[in-house]
Amino acid sequence: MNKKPSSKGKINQPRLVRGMKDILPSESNYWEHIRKVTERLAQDHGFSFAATPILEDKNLFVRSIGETTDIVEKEMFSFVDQGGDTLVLRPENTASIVRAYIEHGWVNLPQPVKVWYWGSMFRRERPQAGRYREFHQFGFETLGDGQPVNDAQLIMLAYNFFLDLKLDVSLQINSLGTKESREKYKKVLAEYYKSHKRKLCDDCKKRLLKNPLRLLDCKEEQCAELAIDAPQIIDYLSEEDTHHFTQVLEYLDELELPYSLNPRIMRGLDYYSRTAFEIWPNEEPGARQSALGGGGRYDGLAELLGGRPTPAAGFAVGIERVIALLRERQVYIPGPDTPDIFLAQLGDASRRRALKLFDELRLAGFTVAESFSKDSIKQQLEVANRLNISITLILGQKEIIDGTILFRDMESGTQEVVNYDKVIQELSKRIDKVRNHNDIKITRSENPIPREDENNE
RNA sequence: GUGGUCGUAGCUCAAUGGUAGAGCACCGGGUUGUGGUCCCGGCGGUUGUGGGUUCGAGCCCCAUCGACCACCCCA
Repeated sequence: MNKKPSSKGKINQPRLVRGMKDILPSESNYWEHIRKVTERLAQDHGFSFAATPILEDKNLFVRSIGETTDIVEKEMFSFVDQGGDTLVLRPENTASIVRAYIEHGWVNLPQPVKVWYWGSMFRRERPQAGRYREFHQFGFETLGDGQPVNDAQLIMLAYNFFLDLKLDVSLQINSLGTKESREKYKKVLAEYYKSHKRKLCDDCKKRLLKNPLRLLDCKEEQCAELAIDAPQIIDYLSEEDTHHFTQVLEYLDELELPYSLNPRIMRGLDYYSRTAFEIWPNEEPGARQSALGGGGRYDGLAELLGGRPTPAAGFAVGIERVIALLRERQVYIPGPDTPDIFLAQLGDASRRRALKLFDELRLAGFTVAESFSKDSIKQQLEVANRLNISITLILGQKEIIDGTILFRDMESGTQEVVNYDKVIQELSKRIDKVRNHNDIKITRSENPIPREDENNE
């Protein structure tokens, strides 16, 4: 073989780490739009922004999410740092928010404390489309108040988020009761399945021992049939839990917000109690079904983390999954505004002047595009054309000497000589400055998306 | 973590085991100060990586990495 390692070529070119993804400028309109919609919703509903560190003590999640959950058992990026601390890249944000609540004495603020967050989460799973090892979530949490109206407000907020994005989604809701009633239910469920053990698939036989709740959403035909007649958690709720759940549903009815009662919504994190919900895309039958967001009530979490009893509820939404759905459904997403004008320059003297003029125009309130590094007028007009700009200002040697500047109408191609000192005045005449600054208009759709709710199981 | 499909230019894709190509995009030119169409040119790949078989491998075999799909679970 005459292949020899060459000094040329991309040897050991650094590449993206498995499961990681670059967010490219070409998709920035999605990210910026979703962020704006979220900020607007937060403001409208009285939620303040909070950010917690990406790095946390491993113990925070072991105690909150639960030692035997998949997330904690095998999906956390975990390492011991130089100081000997066991740290993890956060797999979710709720536990951190509750930690912050306890640590900073938010109990002394007017209750409930309502915060929202936005950031990277990490789970070391096998990557797939819509499932990355680093992914982004935003979430809303209402802490310090156990009233069902909080649950309903959060659900309304989550639902409105998708309405604002023109995404047709379905709300799946369930009540998990308290830890005690859930334990009772688990036993009854396990009994039921034990009596049908022979019909279960191999996976389910394992689930029977480890986590009977998971038996309910097995997709094997035999198991799915068994699930239909399985006892439902609703029947094992305490009177208070039932009452709470009923009230939440009443609020949703009042809002005319469609939901499906889904006894299979269990959530993968141990800290949930009472209300649990997920948001699914409404797909044609057979299409893949992965949650866009989910949440619920977690009244016991603060105590697990050493705080005093603090009822709380919240939800999180997966941004990559939302973007994937927006793409798939080809939902129109507004891009950045077209700049008001393009500023073209020719020659060194005018280039110097142009940079200064750019700044003056910006201060006068115009958005200006340029291509300062290009020399030829031809190339600059090409850029202006590509940007779909209607007026180009041309400043060349001749104009510098004459104290003028050219106004070029890009549509007609006609040009006009304007006194340099009157640039801003002339521009104001031509450009309607009563622009609405690209504000997101939150429009509630008149008719909620019709759908048949209640699954008939 | 288990099983499956697939890796060729920035993107979309070609190339009966016999010299790696096209379109798009990007950069430049079509006489020195004028865009959208058109014409011409340029940049860009040791075919994901490493081995093996062969006179000869993008193509066949093995390994490895990665993406995707189905599980598992979830955002």
